[in-house]
Amino acid sequence: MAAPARPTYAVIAKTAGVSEATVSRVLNGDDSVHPERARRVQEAVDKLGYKKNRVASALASGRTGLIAVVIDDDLSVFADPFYGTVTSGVSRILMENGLQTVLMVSPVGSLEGSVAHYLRSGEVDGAIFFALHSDILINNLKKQGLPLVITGTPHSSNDVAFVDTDNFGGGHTATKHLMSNGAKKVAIITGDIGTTAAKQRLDGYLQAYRESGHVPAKGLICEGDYSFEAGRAHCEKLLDAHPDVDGIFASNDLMALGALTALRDRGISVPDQVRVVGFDDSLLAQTSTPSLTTIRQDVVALGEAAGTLMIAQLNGQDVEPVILPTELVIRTSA
Amino acid sequence: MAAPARPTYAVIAKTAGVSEATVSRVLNGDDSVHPERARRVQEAVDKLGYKKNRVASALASGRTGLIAVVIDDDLSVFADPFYGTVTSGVSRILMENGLQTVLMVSPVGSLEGSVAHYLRSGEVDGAIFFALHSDILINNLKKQGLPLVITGTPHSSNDVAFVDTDNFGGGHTATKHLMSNGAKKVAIITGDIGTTAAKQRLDGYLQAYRESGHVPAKGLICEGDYSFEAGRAHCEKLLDAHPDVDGIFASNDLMALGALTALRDRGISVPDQVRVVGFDDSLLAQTSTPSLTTIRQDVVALGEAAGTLMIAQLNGQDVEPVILPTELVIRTSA
DNA sequence: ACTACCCGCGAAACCGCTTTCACGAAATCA
DNA sequence: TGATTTCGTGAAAGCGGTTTCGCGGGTAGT
Repeated sequence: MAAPARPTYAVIAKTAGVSEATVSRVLNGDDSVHPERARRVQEAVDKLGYKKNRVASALASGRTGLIAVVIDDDLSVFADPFYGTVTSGVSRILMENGLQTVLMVSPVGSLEGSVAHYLRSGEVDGAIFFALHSDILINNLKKQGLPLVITGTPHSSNDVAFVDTDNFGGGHTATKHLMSNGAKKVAIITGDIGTTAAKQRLDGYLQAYRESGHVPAKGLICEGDYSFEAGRAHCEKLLDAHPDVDGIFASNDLMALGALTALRDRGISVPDQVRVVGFDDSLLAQTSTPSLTTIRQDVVALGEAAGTLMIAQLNGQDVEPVILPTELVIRTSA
Repeated sequence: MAAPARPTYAVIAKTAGVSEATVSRVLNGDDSVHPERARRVQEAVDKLGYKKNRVASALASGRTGLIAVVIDDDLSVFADPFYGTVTSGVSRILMENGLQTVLMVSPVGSLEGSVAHYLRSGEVDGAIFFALHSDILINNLKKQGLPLVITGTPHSSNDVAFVDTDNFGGGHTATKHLMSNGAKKVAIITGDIGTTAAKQRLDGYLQAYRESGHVPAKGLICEGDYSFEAGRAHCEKLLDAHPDVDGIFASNDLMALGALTALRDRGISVPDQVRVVGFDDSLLAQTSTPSLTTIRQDVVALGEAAGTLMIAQLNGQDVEPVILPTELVIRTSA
């Protein structure tokens, strides 16, 4: 009924009066074919509406045209728009280069998990990792020669290509902004400290403190986990222990919102009594009350950078890590 | 250096002392092989750590093990956590069934776009569509026999499998909740009315009105577009035109938040003077001030249902549309 | 004019798995 | 017991491209 049997090289070759080898050459941009014959092939291709069968092509050439995007976590993290956004950035770049994105959301775990097997099985030409919890698989794949890109700074400093936001700079800017607005006692609520991003933001905070000539008082550094609740709970503890806190840098917007909620519940005015800065510039920051001053990271750009780095590797180019700048977005909370 | 040349059927067959055909049978669960020989094959497979080359398998069998998830829009929509979440639900189900998810975020447009070509090119075993703007490609693919699932109700009622949230029921419940709490004059801010979801939610609202024995006054039905700004702007217009509005049903949480903002700016108390209900139960609803009463839709379940429907189709089963229930989540805004 | 190269092109092997086909042996039937 | 099915199995033909290899003719070198 349907599917009028797609043409193959055989028919292209016949209608163009050349061999299949020549068809292949033309379709793969081998310029050693006589222009006239190339034209004939092209005509046949156009006339028959030929589209290469990627599967057959993949088998013969060993290149599948597929890039895996691996999110090393369970589904819940995908509720965070961050991943969706960066994935879309990756996807766009890859598509523009004729590649497809294979999405895998699963705790990667060991070297023997299904994701690991899949990546090793040659079904993808490369892999881009998000939210990587461990470097062990990375090292293993790297050794197998699979092109790899990581978003976020890897823990160990193996020479894997990666892209990341300037977390240190962001943390630094946020803290300095709070201080330059008059805050004397600035607390930080960090993200999951197991992540390099949280660590780097904290380092930026510490650096700003150092530059101010002061030292953060004991207890001003609260270890959170990026959740709304952590933001609220830590903020309350802070207010109890340090009633004179006048600045809070939360490592993401969600925790900043938690802090805002705690502050409002106590009738503390923001930004008059306490200033708050978040991180991400997510939708939450724009819509919260009061609207949130925050550090913007360009998440789409992050994805695009990852995609670009992958393309470069596939082309055999050497690649350097990419660190994207952040931007202070001043709203009303600080 | 690396890549110690993965074993092929040839070596499995030899070490097991059988033919390649038998190896294939065993590995594909053909039970017509003598148990003893099957065991020998299995042993050889285990011993050599054999993993089937899916590409070769795909070429020979015509089944790629890949399912496309197509988001018919530009990248910006992916910032909406909705898509990420539903995609992760799909992905999980597919993975459990040995299938991979190929993500394509692109305006599908015509029958000649690259997405369309890709889907027709036999590189995927099926396709799941999100946010479908037009049915034309669907009908075309359907005719070609490609298994299809749509999330959201399609415009034309061709017999394509789809999954959707009970938008009508949700709209109905939201409106009734507002009324039963004493609201007399309930407005609705709809989503992009070009989407069936927005239409259905509006229908639910109208039905609730009908049941109340009243008719929504002129101007109570505002056509929004799911954005924060639309929520705010329409709310302001409403307040100008109908100062006695005492209930607002926004077709998503983001617009509800916009409405809350407009209300706060005018010093109107929520829920005392005006009650507000949203839709989605996103993060925004939990963290807003006041927290938002809303209609929860289970987005992960939506994705899982889509995945399940796809699996069923691949197994040759007949499938029925799936409509998932919604749930009223009462917080403080209504 | 004769050998040495180079270049464009087709024949054919190959990628690794699936599936048809046919054959011999065992099982069933008359 | 002879004829007919049934069953397990291997040989081999694909699936649709890619790539190596080598051939014949044209160009260049001497």
